[in-house]
Amino acid sequence: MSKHPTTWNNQMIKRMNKEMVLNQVMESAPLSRADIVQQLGLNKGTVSSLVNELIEEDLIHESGTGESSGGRRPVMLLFNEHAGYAIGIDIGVNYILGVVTNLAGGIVHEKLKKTRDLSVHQLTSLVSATIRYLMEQVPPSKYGVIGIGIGVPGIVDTAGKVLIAPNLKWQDVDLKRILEKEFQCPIFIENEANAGAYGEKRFGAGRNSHSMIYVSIGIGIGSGVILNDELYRGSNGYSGENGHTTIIVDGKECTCGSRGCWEAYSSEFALLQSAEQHEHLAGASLEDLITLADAGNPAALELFQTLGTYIGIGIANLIKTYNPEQVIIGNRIRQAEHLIRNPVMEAVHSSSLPFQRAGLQINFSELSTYSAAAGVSAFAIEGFLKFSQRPLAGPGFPV
Amino acid sequence: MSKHPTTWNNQMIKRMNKEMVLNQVMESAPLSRADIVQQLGLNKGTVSSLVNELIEEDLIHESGTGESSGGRRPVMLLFNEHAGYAIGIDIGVNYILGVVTNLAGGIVHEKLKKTRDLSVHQLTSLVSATIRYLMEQVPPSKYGVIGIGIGVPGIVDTAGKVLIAPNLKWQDVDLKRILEKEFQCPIFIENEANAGAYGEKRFGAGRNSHSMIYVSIGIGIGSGVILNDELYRGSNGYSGENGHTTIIVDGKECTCGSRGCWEAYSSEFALLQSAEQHEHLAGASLEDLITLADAGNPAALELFQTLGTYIGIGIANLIKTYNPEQVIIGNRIRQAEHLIRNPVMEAVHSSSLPFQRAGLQINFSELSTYSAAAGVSAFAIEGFLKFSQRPLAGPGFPV
DNA sequence: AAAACTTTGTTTATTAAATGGACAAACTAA
DNA sequence: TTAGTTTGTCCATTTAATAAACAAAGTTTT
Repeated sequence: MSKHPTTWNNQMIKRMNKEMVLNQVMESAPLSRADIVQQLGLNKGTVSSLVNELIEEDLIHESGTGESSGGRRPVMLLFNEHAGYAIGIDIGVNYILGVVTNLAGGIVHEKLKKTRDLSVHQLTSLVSATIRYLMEQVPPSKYGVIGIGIGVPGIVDTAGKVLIAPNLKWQDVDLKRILEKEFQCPIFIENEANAGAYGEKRFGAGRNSHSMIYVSIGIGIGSGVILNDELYRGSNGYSGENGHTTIIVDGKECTCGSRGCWEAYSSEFALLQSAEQHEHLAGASLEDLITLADAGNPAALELFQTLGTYIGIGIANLIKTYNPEQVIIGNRIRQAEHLIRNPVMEAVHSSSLPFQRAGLQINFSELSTYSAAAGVSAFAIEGFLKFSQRPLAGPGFPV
Repeated sequence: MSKHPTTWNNQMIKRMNKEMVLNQVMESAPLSRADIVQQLGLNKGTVSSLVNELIEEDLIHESGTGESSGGRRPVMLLFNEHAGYAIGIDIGVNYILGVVTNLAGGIVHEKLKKTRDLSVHQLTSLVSATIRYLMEQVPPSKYGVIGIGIGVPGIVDTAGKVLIAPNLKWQDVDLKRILEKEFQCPIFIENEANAGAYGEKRFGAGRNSHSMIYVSIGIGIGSGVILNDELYRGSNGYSGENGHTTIIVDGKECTCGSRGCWEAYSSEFALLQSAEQHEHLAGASLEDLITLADAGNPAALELFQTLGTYIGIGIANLIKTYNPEQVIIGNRIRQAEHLIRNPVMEAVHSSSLPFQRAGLQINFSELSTYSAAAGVSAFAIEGFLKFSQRPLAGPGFPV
């Protein structure tokens, strides 16, 4: 554990430039060495040598020649997304979703298991079992499983410890340590909303945004924040406690003990609570209510209208706070997109000024149920590909 | 205007390392070359040569020997804060405050001028005149005036254009271009809350925080956000529109046209509006109300109690959103610190959970009326000292 | 007081990496 | 067929960090 800040030397330069070349290939493939020279402004010789090293490491490969633009035909380069695989696990309140992805985030295997009221021990055992199962499904490759990411519906500290996960009834569970004992590869633990945000940013609706808020609306509300292309976690990892900001002083009681929280009006829980007020809607699930509303039930339609309005008010607050390029609505509520889209948009419009929403996009999640699993997988991939964090010439790792 | 991203080479390394050495001297002076080696982890020879270059550039200087720790006595280094000077201008709603600061942010001259209902032309002329006056007061130095920063109570885009400043009745004023015509040094235009945030971060109560929210409460509310030691401006520079987040759906009407905004309950304007309800308080200014409350007037005391509570509720919302290390309350309301401190704290406590405010500090501005002026001055200084942005060996500029 | 050790700082040879230019290869256009 | 163009590699040059030797100026031990 060095206490020095990072200083700069030739090795650092090379790592950085190599990383930039690799990113360029991942983003713009197929492209030639000459294209990279033009796009990055690096010297021809430098690009040539870095590309050849990356080819040696099997991270990119040549794939025939491209079209001539009046001279020698270029050799096109592709990212080798099969050089290794990552495992992503999304621990939900009543399910575990596991995926195997290639280095481009493409899902090559998945495993869904419903759960119900499990103890910490039972649930972590099930997570382990899921990982073991998925490991067997991973195709043979140069680097094998390069990392495992876990998404948890709770607060996670920087050491990978789950401080509190109310809906799982977890407290102080050192998930990272538990899994590192069993599996010999890097483990990444993240909050579910942060994971979803990162998944959408890398592979989903947020691909083109530099700043984006992912609002995860399920039983509760959490949010993941991407600023300057990076996940912002807050000083203690507690950013995204947005669901508990006050939108009505002295308003409705919230599960957190406070009053008037956004979540108390805009979550699935809030919806079901309102449904209880109508005798013929009492006991209905989110899915039931969607079916009813689709069939034209006026009370159900009204519930979604109200829900959408409150969601929109909260989103307007987020916009005025972060001024993001994009807001993405995800998690379970996504199923009701067609019912809430309009009220959300209307509420955002009526509670913000034109300049405050200039250039803003509001979208629903593209990866649907895979946002979080794909997101944690992306963390593992990034940890592997980020040269600056990878051991220099460690066993099985490219230099 | 290069379209390439920044790649890395030896020149870049040197700039970065030199900048780190300079920062170390600024933060920890007096210190020796050996101390820098220890703190940064750079090689002795590297530090020696970089330090000597910085001495040649007059940015640091030697100052005798320090205490021996069992061997040769070290040569102590100091930052030469008199190598150049910056000018900072805070354009308020009814004043212009100008300061001359040295490179360490120390104020060496100031000029305050009250204004009243001026046209764009009159006000910009007055700003120019203030700058010309301050330029004459700048002591002789190697680099002279290295930049001018201007703080404006409105929205500023990245090109230095004031898009809208409601209280000045400004719209689309290209302040940067206007001033660049007259003054031949770098000009920095910033929003007033952003400037205040940066001022407190560099020289005031926020010196030790990596993430901090500066809440500027005057006639309205604006906020400046520091994340990872840097100012976060949002995708269009509109972050900090926080004053207009909804805290009571369908609540009191706000000047922005919307309803229930935080600002409608927590600003100086809100306070004066409430005072109008009491016949013997009507027409009182903020200063009058403070005097009355200090004299024990129960109605005035109650007004501040209510104001503080609403301020605290809004701050709790900020905390749950950004999870900062610190919140600093600044601008005119600072005068009422002794009256609102307790209600603010109580409201923050009662509307947040212990873990959400873990490690959080809430303070009032330390630089009082100078926050914004010192902040914009700091922008100018940083622009000068940041080697990566300075022209390589430009006229009068160190390499 | 002399010798041995320590800390500070400079100088020099070495090494790593980007750069610029020469060159070869492969193609187009005239 | 010839001249020009684009792509990619190779090599000499340059820059900057590093390691190690060295010098300077102190302290501690004998």
